Formats: sequence, structure tokens, C-alpha cells
Amino acid sequence: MTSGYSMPLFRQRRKKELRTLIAKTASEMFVRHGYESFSMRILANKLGCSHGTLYLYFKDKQGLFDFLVEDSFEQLARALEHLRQGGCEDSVQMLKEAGRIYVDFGRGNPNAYEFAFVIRRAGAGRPWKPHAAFRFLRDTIGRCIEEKRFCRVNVDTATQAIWAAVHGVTSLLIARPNFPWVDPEELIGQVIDSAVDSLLLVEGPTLNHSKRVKSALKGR
Amino acid sequence: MTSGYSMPLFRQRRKKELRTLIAKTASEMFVRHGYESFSMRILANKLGCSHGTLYLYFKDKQGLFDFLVEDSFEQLARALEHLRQGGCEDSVQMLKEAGRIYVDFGRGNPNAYEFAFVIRRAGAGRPWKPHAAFRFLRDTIGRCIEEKRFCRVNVDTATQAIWAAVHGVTSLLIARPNFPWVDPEELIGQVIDSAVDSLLLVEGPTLNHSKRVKSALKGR
Amino acid sequence: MTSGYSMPLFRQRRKKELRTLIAKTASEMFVRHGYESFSMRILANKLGCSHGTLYLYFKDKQGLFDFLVEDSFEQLARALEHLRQGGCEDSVQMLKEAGRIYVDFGRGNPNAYEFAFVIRRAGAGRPWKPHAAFRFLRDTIGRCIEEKRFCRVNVDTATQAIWAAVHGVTSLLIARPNFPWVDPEELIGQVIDSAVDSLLLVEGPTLNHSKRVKSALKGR
Amino acid sequence: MTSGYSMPLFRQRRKKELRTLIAKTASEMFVRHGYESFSMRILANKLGCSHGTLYLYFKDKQGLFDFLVEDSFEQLARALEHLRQGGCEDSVQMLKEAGRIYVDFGRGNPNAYEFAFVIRRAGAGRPWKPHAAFRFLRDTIGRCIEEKRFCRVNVDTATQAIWAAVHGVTSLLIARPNFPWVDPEELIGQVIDSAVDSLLLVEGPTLNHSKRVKSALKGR
DNA sequence: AATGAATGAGAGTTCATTCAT
DNA sequence: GATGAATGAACTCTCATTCAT
Repeated sequence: MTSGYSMPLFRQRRKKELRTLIAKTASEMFVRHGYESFSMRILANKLGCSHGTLYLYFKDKQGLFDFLVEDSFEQLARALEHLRQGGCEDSVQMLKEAGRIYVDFGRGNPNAYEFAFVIRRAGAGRPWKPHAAFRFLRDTIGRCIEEKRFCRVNVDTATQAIWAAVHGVTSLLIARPNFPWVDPEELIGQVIDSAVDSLLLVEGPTLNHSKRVKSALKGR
Repeated sequence: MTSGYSMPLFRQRRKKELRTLIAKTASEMFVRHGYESFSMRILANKLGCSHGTLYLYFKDKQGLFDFLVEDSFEQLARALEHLRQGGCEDSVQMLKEAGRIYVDFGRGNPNAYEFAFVIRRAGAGRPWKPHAAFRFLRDTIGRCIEEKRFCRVNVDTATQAIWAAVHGVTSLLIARPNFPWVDPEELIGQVIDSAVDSLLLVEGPTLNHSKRVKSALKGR
Repeated sequence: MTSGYSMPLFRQRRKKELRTLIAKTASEMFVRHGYESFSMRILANKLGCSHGTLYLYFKDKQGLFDFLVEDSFEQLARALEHLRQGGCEDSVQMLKEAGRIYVDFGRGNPNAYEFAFVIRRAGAGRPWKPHAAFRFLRDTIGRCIEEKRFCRVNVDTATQAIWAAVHGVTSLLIARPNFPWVDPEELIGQVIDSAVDSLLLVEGPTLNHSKRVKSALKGR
Repeated sequence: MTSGYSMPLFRQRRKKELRTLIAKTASEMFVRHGYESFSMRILANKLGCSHGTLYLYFKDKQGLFDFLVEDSFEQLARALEHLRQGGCEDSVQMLKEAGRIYVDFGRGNPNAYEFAFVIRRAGAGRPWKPHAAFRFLRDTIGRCIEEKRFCRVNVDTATQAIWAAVHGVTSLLIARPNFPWVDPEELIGQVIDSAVDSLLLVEGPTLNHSKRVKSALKGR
């Protein structure tokens, strides 16, 4: 081995790196096989370390899983934070772009996405903790209502409905890449426009489909 | 059997009944715990019979599961067929009701639903099953377009967009049952209405949310 | 079914036939899979009857097996009885011909042969009951000794040694038909001649190899 | 392992010892009960460890068995090699001793022996393993012929005939341990002597039965 | 920090056998 | 005579986790 002696600092870095490596590998396996079929032994095997070692980095299987879910949400939140700071002034347009970012995030990080929204845990699961990404969406919709852009609709209903629609197209594109989809961009635009425009007050649909934006996430 | 005799009728009924009972109980457990965590032994325990007995009725765990999936899809197909023959004259309304039935199906058969639409499988997986449901959806949308109820939109784009939205609410309700959802019925209505109404020609949204219908599935 | 009603007598015949059918099929399966891997269920399945039915014809698995062993010995004994009544006068020659018949029996009835001499039962097995075939061999060798054709050798040692050699060629030809054997007839002749001739008194080998006889068994 | 470290030496020894202990105990059980009736649980019980533990040392039951077979054949090869290098100058005597070693091997490793020579396998089975032993036999017989010790006989016929005889006594002793055998050593001597001596040129049988040799296999 | 031996629970499955019908 | 439903023991194997080293 090239490492030789290691100073405490270096060790810490190694530790963090190893933790990250474990998480990344575990993530792929969880997504591929589901929670139950995921095996600590096999993970350790794939990593080339003892399965005992994993317990130095994560409390147990459940703890590892929980971390991954949490981490996924944070990734998404960071992506949306970019948007918020991008200073888009039209709140409806911002909402649509948030939808785009959401979909892009999912397609670009299918594992994280599935962790956050798709994978079902056997037990009842832990109670829902509203996450940054979700709060962002809700806030934006709230603004649309306040600004009288949307018809009077319950903000939670609207939020969840838009989320559901956007989630639908995201997850299907991830899960069934071989389906004979129409052009995905067009499809995504259609789903977002439908979900958002149907809430608009009076003036009817904003005819222009939401423009494609070069998402900041892509580089991930 | 070489005898040519068939089992006494009452025997057949007994056997069928037991099979049904097993299937029903198993279905609940599959839904609650997921495929992997489902246990033949526990099922037998719950049924009050030996676990060996289960293998008299179903080849194995996978066979039991397969039967349930098969059965579920038949129910979905039947429910949609029922709708088609129900003589609902308004094709838009029919579309919305089909969406309802679809969501109900997914929520009532989450495992089957996940198998069909959610799970990313490593291998090729079994062939794309729910042709019937999907074709029904496309046909109905086609009618809406023909009847000039919908704006001129590509039928495939519309189909996939509506499917995506409906799938989104279905899968989220399944995967995140602990999320603090607003009233699911209202949410479902909102999603369907948004997806469908946004395609309507001229007159704007049909303001009345799609009414809850006593779905044929419910009686299951 | 063509059978319609059946008179008692016919029934009895049916019973015997069925018993024979079961035995024959079981024989093949025992030989192919070994005692432990043989399954009453699978046998019943192959026969197209219930596994419960088998217990009407044989006490249990062990009983079925025992019957087959017994039956195999009887078949062999019957074949040798032919020889004894054939009235061959030279006892050494008779011994060699008995060897031939033995090998022919094994090759012509590999299942019965394996039952009798090859298949190992898990437990200690039942104590050996000297069978007709074996007694015949011993008697013939005894005659050879009495007639001073053989050197003074323990009759049991001689019997078992000859038996072992003849069994060796028989079982190998059965078990490894694809081995690049020299001409089997020649090989068999060599083995028998070696085993027998080496016991001969003084005059050296009887140079003529034992002639091939068209065994009565072949037609079985 | 990525560490590049190897287990402490004493660890390796412990592990190897335990593996050996498991193998030895398993071997006895395989011999006594046969492959099918052998039980991992019972083995663990007998060893005083959890049955899960066994899987740390051997992949599974089949793997454990395979190891034993492999190991057995290596022993046979080693024993024959030992004989070859032992500088036994009389090739006929060497042939007889090889026969002894072969029989001892079979009796000491009945499962391996049966797998190699007895079991009729449905599928192709594993490739013909004991080349070494068979080649040794053929070579030695070849030498006997070259040295004019044997009468002019086809080397393959002689090889196969001797092999058949030796196999016969081996397999019978294995398969029918409860038969009222004469002293097995005497029997084995008789079979080998008959098979070999009958090929000798001119001078007649080498009257002395092949002496028992303390076989290298015995120490196992 | 890292190992890997050990555990023991628990899974799915097959089996021979019994027995009411 | 025949069935086939039911049992319960036994099997192999995998798993998450602990802990001495």
C-alpha cells in the first residue's frame, strides 16, 4: 500500500471519502434491488472491505438507507436554491422552471431521485419531515396565489397536484426508458404546462411552452 | 388424472374458496410489507394452516405473487371495459373516470402497480402487460380529439402526458403513504382535472371537479 | 375412459398390472436419482396418479425399494436356472458361461442390476440374505473344486473374487458406456478367463476364450 | 482486500485447522450416509458450531463435497506417485501394489469413488477426472509387456480388464458392506492376483499373494 | 480503524406419510 | 380402490449484527 503512516487529518479525510464511497455504492444497490434485497455483505464485497467495517460508518442498514434519502433531498434542495437565487421575477415562470429543474434532477440523478420519492420501505417508514425542496415549491405556488396569478385554490392541494404530475413524468422516464415516448422535452413541457396553466386565473393558458433551460444540475 | 373423473363439485368449491382466501390474505400482506418481506410462513400462520399447505394452492411465493398481479390487471381491464360499455356519452367525462379507475387500481394493488410501472428491473422483465389499459386511454383521448373536445394536440403526447400525471399521483400515494397529504380524493381530482381540462378546446375548464364514482374496483 | 365397469377378477389383474407399472417406473427413477433423491410425489406424478395411491401398492418408500431389489435378484436367478437345466457338463465351462449370463443380465437389465448390486442405501441396509444367483455361483465353484479342476482354494474366497471381477466389468460397462472401451466381448472374455483360469489346477489356462452364447435373457 | 495485509499467520492456521476439521468430520458423514442424507445442520451440530458458520469455510454443501472429492483424488495421485518413485523395481509387483492403493482409495473415499466410477449421471457430469490413476495403470502394464513379463496381450484390453476386476471388488465392498465377506484383504489379494497373474508369461502364477503394504492412504 | 469469525433467526421449499372422503 | 388435502419435520442457505482481536 502506498499510504504508509497517516496523520489524523488525512485519516479524517479518508473517513469522509470512504463514507461517501460506501454511500454511493449502496445507493446504486438499493435502487437496483430494493430495500429488502439489499445486502450489507454484498455491499461490503463490492467495496472490497469487510462487512463489519460498514458498521463503523453507518449505524446499520436502516441508518445507511436513511442517510441516502436525506442526502438525496439535500441535493435536490441545492439545485432549487440556485433557481431561487437566479432571480426570476415572474413567479409562474419560476414555478415552471422549478418543475423543469425537478425533472432534470430526477433524470440526471435517478438513484437519488428514486431514493427520495420512489423506493418504498417495508415498514411504515418514518414520519414525513417537510424538506427544503418541497417547501420551495409550496412557497412559489403561494406567491402565485398571492399575486393573483392563480385562481383561489388551496395551496397544499395545488402544490401536491403539481408535484404529483411532475413526479409522474420524471419517474416514468426513469423507470421505463425503453417505452416509445414522444419527444421527452415536449412531454415534460406538456405535463408542466397542464399542471400549472390549469390553475391560472382568467387569461387562459400562457401559450408559450416553458422554455428549455440549461439546468445547472446537469454538471453533477 | 387418468380416471377422467373430476373432483366432486363441492370439493372444487372448497378448493377455490381456500385459494381465494389465501390470495386475499396474501395480497394484503404483500401490500403492507412488500414482496421481499412477505413470508409464506407468516401467511400460513395468519391463515391457521401449515406453511406446507400453501404449496398445494400455489406453486411457490413467486407463483402466488404472479397470480395476484395477473388477477389485478384483469380487474383493471374489466373495470375499464365496464366503463366503456357503461355508455358514458361524454368522452371527456369518460376519460376522467378512467383516470379515477386507474388510480384506484394502483392504490388497491400497489404491488402489481409497482411491478408494472415503477420497478426498474435489471433484466428484461416480463413483457409490457397493461396494453389494455393503455390502449383504452389512448382510444378515449383519440375520441376526445375527433369530437373536437380537445384542442389539436398530438394524441400520443396527450396520452402520455395524462398518463404521467395520473401515474404521478398514484405512485406517490403508494410510495409515501405517510406524507401529510391533503384529502387524497381531492388531490386525485385536481390532478386529473388539470391534466384533462388543460387540453379542452375554447370553453375553458369544466369547472366541476370530476365527481367521485363508486368505482367497480372498490367492491373487490 | 374406456374401462367402464370392472369385475373383481379384472380388478385384480389391474392391481397387479398397476403394481408392476409402479415398480417399473420407480426402478428407473431409483436408478437415475438414487434412493434419497427418489420422490414418491414425483413418481406418482409421472404415473399420473395421486401419491396417496402408491401406498395402496407398497407399504412405503423403503418397501417399494426392497421389493425392487428382491425382484432383481429373482430375475437373475431365473436366468441362471436356465443354464443349470441346460446340462452343460464341464463345470469350469459352466462357470464361465454363468459369468457370461451374469454380465449379459446386467447389461440387458441395467436397472435391475444396479438395484441388486450397485445402489447404496443410506442406512446400514438390511442384512444380506444369500440369493439364489449367488448360491448357484458358489455351488458351481464348489463343483470345480470337488472335481479337482481348481486348486485348493477357499470356496468363498474364490466365489467372491470371481463375482467381484465379473461385477466390475458389468458395472463399468453400464455406468460408463461412453468410455473408449476395447471390444466389450473381448473385454468380458478376458475378465472372466482371468478370474477363472487363475484358479485352475496345473494344466494352465484353457486357451479357448469362453464362447459367446446367445443369452436367453436378451429378449427380456 | 485492498489493504494488502494478510491475515496474521496464526489466524491462517486457525482457519485452516478448522477447515480441516470440518472436512474430516464431513467426510465421515458423507461416507456413512451418502450425499443426500448428509446434513449441514447435523454436521454443525456434531462440530458444536452454528450451521451458518460452515458457510464461512465452504461455499455450500456441494462445495464442501467437491472439495472432499478433489482432495481425495489428489491423495490417490500422490500415493501412486509415491509408488512410482519408490523405486519398486519389479513392475509386476508394482502393478499389484497400485491395485491395492486403488482399492484402498475407493474404500477410504467411497463417495468420491462412486462419483468417479459408479454413479450414472443424467447430464454430462463433470469431466473425467482420474486420468492420472488410469494412465499410471496403463503405463505400468505397458512396462510389464515391454519387459516380457506379460504374455503378448493388447495393452488396452489388459488395462481395462485389470481395472474392471479391481473396480469390481472395490465397488462391491463399498456398496454392500453388510455382505458376509471373507477377509477383505484376502479377497482383494485374490482378485488382484487373478487379474495380474493370468497375464504372466510362461512361468505360471507368482504363487505368493501380494503382500499387504502399509498404504500411504491409510494415514489420512 | 479494521477485520472476519461467529451467531441464530428466519427464509423458501420439498418430502413422506396419514386420513377423511 | 382411489383421492388429494393436510401436516410437520427437515432441508439448504442468507442475513444483519456483534465482538474479540
